[in-house]
Amino acid sequence: MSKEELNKPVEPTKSELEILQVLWEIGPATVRTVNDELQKQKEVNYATTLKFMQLMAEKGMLIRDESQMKHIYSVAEEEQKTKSHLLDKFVDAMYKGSASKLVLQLLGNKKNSQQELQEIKDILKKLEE
Amino acid sequence: MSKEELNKPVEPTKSELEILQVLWEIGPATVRTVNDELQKQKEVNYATTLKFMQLMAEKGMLIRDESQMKHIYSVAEEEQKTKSHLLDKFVDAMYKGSASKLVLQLLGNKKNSQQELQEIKDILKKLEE
DNA sequence: TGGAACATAGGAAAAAATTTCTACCTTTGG
DNA sequence: CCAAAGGTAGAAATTTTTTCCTATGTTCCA
Repeated sequence: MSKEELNKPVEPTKSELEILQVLWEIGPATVRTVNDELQKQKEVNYATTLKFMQLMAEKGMLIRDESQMKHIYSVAEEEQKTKSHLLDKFVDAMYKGSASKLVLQLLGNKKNSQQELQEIKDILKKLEE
Repeated sequence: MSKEELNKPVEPTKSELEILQVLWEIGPATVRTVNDELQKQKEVNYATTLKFMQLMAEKGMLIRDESQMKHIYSVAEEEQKTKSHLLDKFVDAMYKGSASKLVLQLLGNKKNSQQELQEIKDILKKLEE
């Protein structure tokens, strides 16, 4: 792998992550579309969303297609790669890298429905095979 | 429960979380002690750590015993309560609240050792009983 | 064809988080 | 007793993140 490809992993801020979430969900989109999605959750100013997406593109977090007047933005790094990295960081910061401690916490968390627990068990079961 | 007890959950910043981690690990401590611990991980200025701990005490995140000249700080909220809340937030932000999606990611993460995986499975198995 | 609607861009500023300087107080060892 | 070491406090500076105003360009259709 060349040096150029050793790019640093994406480290989104809270607001940037919200935008990534939208793009992960709906795929490449315009600022308008992303803003409309965000609007569903909270009040956001169009110019604010635009600025964020511009900055994210500058940072290399998003890729911008400017061939049309309505620029189309897409995420630069695979969703799974980014999430995996963020999860790692979280596990390190919170559980000293112990994934099992995290799962334990998850299971002890009353907020998680019975259904969630069942799904987790199913996953594990599948893994056995 | 009275209104006064309905305190908002702790929302530490990155730096604040590092300090909480130390206090969770070693228990109530002075700024000096916490700073020494942090020092092991990265370079930190004593005044910076002091300032953080003062701010955290103001916010009600830490409790300060000023009866001695060397103030003793301790965390105001149970470790598990704080962690549980932060984990919830993380699952919401990253996996739309789906804990099983998180576990799936965890299992697919090559960084996690075989031992970790085994421990996770053991936890789940115990849950069956 | 002209204006309403909608787009980007740049700049600025507000807000939040981080860092450090300096003043001054207390303890302790010689 | 005094100086050195080590403590707190407050103010301020810096950096990062977030927000949004305004200028200007483009499209569309009445």
